[in-house]
Amino acid sequence: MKSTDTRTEILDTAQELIQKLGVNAMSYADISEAVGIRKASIHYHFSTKDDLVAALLDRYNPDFLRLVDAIIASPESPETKLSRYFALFEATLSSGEQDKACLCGMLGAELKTLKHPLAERVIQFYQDNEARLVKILTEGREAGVFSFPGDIKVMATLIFSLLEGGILIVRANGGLYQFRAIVEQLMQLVKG
Amino acid sequence: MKSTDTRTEILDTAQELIQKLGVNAMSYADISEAVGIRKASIHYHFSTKDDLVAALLDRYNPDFLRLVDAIIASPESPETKLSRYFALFEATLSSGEQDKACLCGMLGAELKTLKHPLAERVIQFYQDNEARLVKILTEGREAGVFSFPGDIKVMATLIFSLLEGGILIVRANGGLYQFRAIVEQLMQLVKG
DNA sequence: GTCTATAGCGCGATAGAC
DNA sequence: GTCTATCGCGCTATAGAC
Repeated sequence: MKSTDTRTEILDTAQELIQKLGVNAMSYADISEAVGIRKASIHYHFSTKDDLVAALLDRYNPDFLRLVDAIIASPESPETKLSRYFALFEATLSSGEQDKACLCGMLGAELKTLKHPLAERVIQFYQDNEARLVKILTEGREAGVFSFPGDIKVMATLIFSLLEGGILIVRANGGLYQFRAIVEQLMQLVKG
Repeated sequence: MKSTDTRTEILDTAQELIQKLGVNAMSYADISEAVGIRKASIHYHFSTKDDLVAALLDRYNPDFLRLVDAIIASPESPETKLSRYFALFEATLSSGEQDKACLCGMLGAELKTLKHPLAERVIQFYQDNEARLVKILTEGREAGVFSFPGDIKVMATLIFSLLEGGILIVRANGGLYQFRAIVEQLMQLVKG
């Protein structure tokens, strides 16, 4: 068994730091210390910081969306699917030792400081998620298990904004416990 | 008529920059350029960056909460009060030329990079807002115009998280237009 | 109260030995 | 592929003239 390669360790560390502190507060020095490698060595794997963040998004976003697609493709009920979608965000928040936001949620807050190729990846992630939420909500409404007023697309945006945004906000107070409570409440609202 | 003093111009500029870019991306050089003053002169008014941000919060938070309290004390219906509360966030987003997040929403995302006296101000702002939302929600439920399942306190947290978090997220796509849509949807959900 | 000048540090990034 | 060494820049902050 080969141990995790350095490139992956750098990505993992960088991701955790961004989810905790944001891109602008994350530095090569931080990664260097955590991985046990010198700053210069990081540049061998990712020549610029933007390259590193791009690689991070090109790993994170497809991984996340693959999980979502697996949920959608499953034979579960719409309610269970939505619940499992919510659980992906809970898992993000509670993974590791400290509260971590979604990578793209954090980058969204800092969006105006990102160069275009990076910002576009974040924007695309939002759109991809909302499109998948529309699928789940449509299925649930047609099956009669979801009952909420208004447009499905708007509801998808509302749900996604609450999950992405809420995960950032609850870190200031109740953390995972509080997040679970609002997610449960959200489910009640969707069911009507 | 005395023109706005320098101290206030610095505060205004710094606030706008933080709402747009975040604390960690905002610099004395940015303020210097926008105000038309040299970096060193800013230090005369605010000796450290933390002092500046603290002064910002000590102005912003009471100002915002005063607006909220005026809404609560008004003779309007609970629905109108809640709608006017939502409008405070819409106003933040749409003020100025570019989308601006709530000052404390942005600082919440970057919370783990803030020193304690600053972080505590942000946390307190969240608690103060949620307490006021509880008042409005309680009044509306007792009057029979709000009808939502679950705990009022959790609902207050849900609403506040959606407003603070949503304002950060919608900037990546539909901006003010999208924010208005989800806020309107939220109102429908509260009314049941 | 604002200026010039500069200190001191941390950052991302590069060169070149091993 | 990782190292040492260093560059150049932007940052916060300070000293002292005006």
